[in-house]
Amino acid sequence: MPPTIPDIVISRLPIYLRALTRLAQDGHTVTSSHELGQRLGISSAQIRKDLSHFGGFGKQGTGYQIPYLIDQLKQVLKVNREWEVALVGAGDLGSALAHYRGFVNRGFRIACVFDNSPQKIGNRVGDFVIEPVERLAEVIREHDIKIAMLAVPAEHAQAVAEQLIAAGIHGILNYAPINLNVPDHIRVQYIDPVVQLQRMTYYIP
Amino acid sequence: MPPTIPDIVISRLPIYLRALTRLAQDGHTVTSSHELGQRLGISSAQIRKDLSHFGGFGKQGTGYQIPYLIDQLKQVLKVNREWEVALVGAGDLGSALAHYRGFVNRGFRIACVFDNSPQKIGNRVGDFVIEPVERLAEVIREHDIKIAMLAVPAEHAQAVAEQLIAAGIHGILNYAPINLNVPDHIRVQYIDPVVQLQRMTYYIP
DNA sequence: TAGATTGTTAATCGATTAACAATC
DNA sequence: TAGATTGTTAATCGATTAACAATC
Repeated sequence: MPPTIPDIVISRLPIYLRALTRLAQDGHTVTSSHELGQRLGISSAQIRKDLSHFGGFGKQGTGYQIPYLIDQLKQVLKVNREWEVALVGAGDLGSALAHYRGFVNRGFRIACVFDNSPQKIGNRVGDFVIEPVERLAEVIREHDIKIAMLAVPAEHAQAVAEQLIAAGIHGILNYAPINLNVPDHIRVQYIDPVVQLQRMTYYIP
Repeated sequence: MPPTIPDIVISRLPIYLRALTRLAQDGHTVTSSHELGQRLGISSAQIRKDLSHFGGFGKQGTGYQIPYLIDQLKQVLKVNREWEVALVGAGDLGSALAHYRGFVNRGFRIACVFDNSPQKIGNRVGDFVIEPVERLAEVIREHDIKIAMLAVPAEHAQAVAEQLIAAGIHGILNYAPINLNVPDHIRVQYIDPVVQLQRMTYYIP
């Protein structure tokens, strides 16, 4: 059995990948743990240690070939493919997500949008026709979708999460400002701008 | 000099506050570190330890009075007041943020919205008239705004961040999928849904 | 009182950093 | 070669957990 890699290491890899992609766009082809660390405010030792969990991607004396390292990180994170994502909730936030052009090229594509409002069902949002939440399980199973984004009001989030899990979802990106209770094998990530703002105010005089 | 409290402790307080507020809404008046921990998937010892940095908020045998603990946490996080927030970027995401009703009651209020597009300047979004980015420094200084949300394309984020900092902003909530380089005294928090999604795919077969 | 739960201490666990041999 | 940088080991640092006296 391969050793388990700390989650905190995994959580930094997308940050590395994002920075490397930007470096590549800016025409760089090589970088070093020192340069990358300086840009990200992370020590070079930490970057080398993190990467070393997955193999030796660099060369002594010269550093890392950026395109190669990008490929390797994408492979580790399993984003060298395109994941179909279900979006639940077609309010302001859901609509913004449906229009967002930043998912493709980074491993994700919204495949379907659900809402429970009769006024919205059947309407278009971006490239999608809004479907009723009742069809959620059917569509998710049909497309073998593994990931959902949850952009519904807090009071419905837990119930919808349970429907998603019953339909076979493995990971939920939860925009509702509420903690979800889910089985151990389900991954949940939270996006709550107020939590992030409150993490700053403590430090602001 | 009072001992510095670890940032990781501070970062959990908004989560506690959010869960306690929900408990209060559901009619609970008392809770325990055990109950709260179970809901959040955090050990009771950690919750007690975290809270103990700021004083003894509970009672042996009975636990914590929820309204009192909420008040104390709000005070610690400085959200027992209302912070005015500047929003830069009135695209899909910026508009969704401008309409979002979840800021008030949690310590924040959007006070102004900026964009650089002549097509948008002067238009309304939610309760706001979109102002030109050129007015940013003036308005921020006038209102003494300390916090900004950045919802502009990645290629403009660094430049706008620099303008915000020059105007006296202390904290930036950055929605652009790019790392910002800022002076040490500026707090930055990041919201990038793709980073969160990539943190899940590693674990999904 | 008896039962429950806090706040805190000490022990454990895990993550970060420093340092350097290997080597490009 | 000389200089630079990796990958890795050991040391340090910090966070979490276990345990329990205090006490409501």
